[in-house]
Amino acid sequence: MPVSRPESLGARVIAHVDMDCFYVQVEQRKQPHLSGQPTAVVQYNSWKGGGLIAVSYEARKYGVKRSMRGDEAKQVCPQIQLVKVPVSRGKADLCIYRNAGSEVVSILSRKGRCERASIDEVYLDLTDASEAMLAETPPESVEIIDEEALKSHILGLNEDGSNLKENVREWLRRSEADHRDKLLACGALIVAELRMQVLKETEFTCSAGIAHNKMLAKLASGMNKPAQQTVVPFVSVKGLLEPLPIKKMKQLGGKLGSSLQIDLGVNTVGELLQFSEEKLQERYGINTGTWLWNVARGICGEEVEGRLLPKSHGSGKTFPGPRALKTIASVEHWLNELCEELSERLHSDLDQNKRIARTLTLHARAFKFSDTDSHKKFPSKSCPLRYGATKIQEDALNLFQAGLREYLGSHRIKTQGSQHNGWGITGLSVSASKIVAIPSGTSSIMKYFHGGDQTNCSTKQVNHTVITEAAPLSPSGIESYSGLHPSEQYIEFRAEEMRIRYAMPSLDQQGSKRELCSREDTCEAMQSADDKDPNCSFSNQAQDVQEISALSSPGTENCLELNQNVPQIESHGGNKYLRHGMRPEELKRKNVKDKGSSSILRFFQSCNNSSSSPKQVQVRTTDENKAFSSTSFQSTSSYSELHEADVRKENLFGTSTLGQNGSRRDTWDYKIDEIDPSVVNELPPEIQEELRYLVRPQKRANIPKRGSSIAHYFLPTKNS
DNA sequence: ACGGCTTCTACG
DNA sequence: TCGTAGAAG
Repeated sequence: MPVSRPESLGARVIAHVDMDCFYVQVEQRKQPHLSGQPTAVVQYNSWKGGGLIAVSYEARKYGVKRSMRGDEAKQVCPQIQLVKVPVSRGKADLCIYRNAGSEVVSILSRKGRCERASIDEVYLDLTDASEAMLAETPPESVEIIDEEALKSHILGLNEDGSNLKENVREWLRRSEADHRDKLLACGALIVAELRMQVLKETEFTCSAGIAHNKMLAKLASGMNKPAQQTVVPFVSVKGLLEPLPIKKMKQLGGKLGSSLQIDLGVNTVGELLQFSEEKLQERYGINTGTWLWNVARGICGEEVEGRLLPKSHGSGKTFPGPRALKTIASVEHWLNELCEELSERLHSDLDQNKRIARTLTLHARAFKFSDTDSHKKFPSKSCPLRYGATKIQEDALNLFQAGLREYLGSHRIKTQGSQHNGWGITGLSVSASKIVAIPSGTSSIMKYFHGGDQTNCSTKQVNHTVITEAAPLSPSGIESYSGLHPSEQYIEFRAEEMRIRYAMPSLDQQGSKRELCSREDTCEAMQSADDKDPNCSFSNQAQDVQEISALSSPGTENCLELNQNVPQIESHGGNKYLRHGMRPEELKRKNVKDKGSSSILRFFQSCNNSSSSPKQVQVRTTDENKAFSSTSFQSTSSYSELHEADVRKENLFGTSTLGQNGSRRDTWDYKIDEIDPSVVNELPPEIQEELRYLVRPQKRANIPKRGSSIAHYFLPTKNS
């Protein structure tokens, strides 16, 4: 549930940018003849024309609504153009929309901290940019105000509906305005410019709200659509909220909002004002209560997070009613499809953003009749994520079976022959979370601290590289996906080779091939898999998953204890991990569990890759920006250049034979002994774990805790 | 027995 | 920590 955050001291300028019927625009750009036509994007055309997920404004005039069926839409608007969502592996594939969203983010993130709130929504903190504009070129000093800015809606202005543009111009340039209004005026100009830029570079229109906090900005962005912007001056807040139906507020559109209506008789935000904070806390708990009290007053201290990339990736599908999956074989089939998609996206993320996900989670929905507790939820299960489609598939199936046993519970279901006995899977999804950035070449960063080339330091450039989103540069974005399979096979291949070459006991091949459970297509098979076979006795503990699926042999567990007392500090974006509670003790525990078998290979492979695709634009999140700016670290090198330098000059393995693209495969002979242990300590825990099999056990000095400077993370590193 | 699919946040 | 629920688009 929502939770309140303290408001910051000075007035902020926050914008919320919302793409107009985004999926439709994406399709219209792809097929220009659709532009200006009543259009809707529909998914699963098979049944009743499929379900609408986006509707153009032309079509809305005819009463076409989202949540209509394609057939219904045709009835109310016979000329409507219905465009199908791409399907791959038998399910909707949203990647073209995700990629289009990235294009937009890469533009919007140019003027300030930027948070990607959804596939088509972004929050911006324009406080600094607005303050700067006010100091340098305040609107009152500017003769010609941009046309797009003049089309702004200023809440509280023009209430008689007359003299619009002149009033707006006057409001924006008002010299007697208070500081807050002037800031918002600057924000409006900046947003207008950004929106024009988005239109110019992507052909997409968007709407925006400009206000002093996220809640109000979000509210405003939806007030004048499409392709318009709305400003919420401080003095208009009360008047805006008072008559506003409670359900219009973000977070109050569901049960909480209903409870306010039903239990408290509150129908508008204004009516919420009567309730004391204590009263609300009493009813809804301390956090939600305070949050509600603040909502009523338009107070929201939530920060713009500064995150351009998603925190997780998921792939799922529902199998409604009669289509429910009734056999393990069919579940396995669909899990394989879902995992393939997930794996592709993970590899894409790794390639483009140098991030790895560490947790795999399986969700399922199931029904079960002929039972008292048939409404029981199918439990979700998670385990450490191992890269590679087949590994993910394998792990996902194991998670599913663990969940299924728990779901079916103690009660023994009688099985008749090969007939299933009354259960069905109505939804499956797999997701990858706990995504962390791979350190971008610790030692090359070191170089910058130790007399890096100062001529390279240019703020302009930093903004450009650091904030630039990894936009899929081709509009379709598909190519980058399709290119992934070879790379994946390559990695798998290398993984096998490593096992052989170093004969690592923990990476025994047999383990991966072991059949975990019967894959028979019957419920019996699932039953028998239940308690008998120790290999299949899954609990919800991650370790158990590991024991079965992570290729470990008994002796290897001890190795993991080696770094028990070693605080794990991440060099890259370290402040983020600390802030989010990844304290050393916890990391230590995690390390014991997180031992993927191939992430290290992937990591090094990705180092190589970074120099191989010059078109790639890298992303750096604001967390990382903070880290760098806190030590006034500046560089003209792009992220990938840093990488490249690292690989070329200071190759972790000392072979340094990395040539141009083609010769790369031949340079994979690591000289294990030359791995600098202190560098190892700065890798993500998961990768560290794998390195420990290769590197001699090494005592390591404690790295200072969170020092004032990020330099602390780098300085202890030996610059071999 | 469904709108389908994703992502995020808060809570215990 | 993990697993669940709610919310949104």
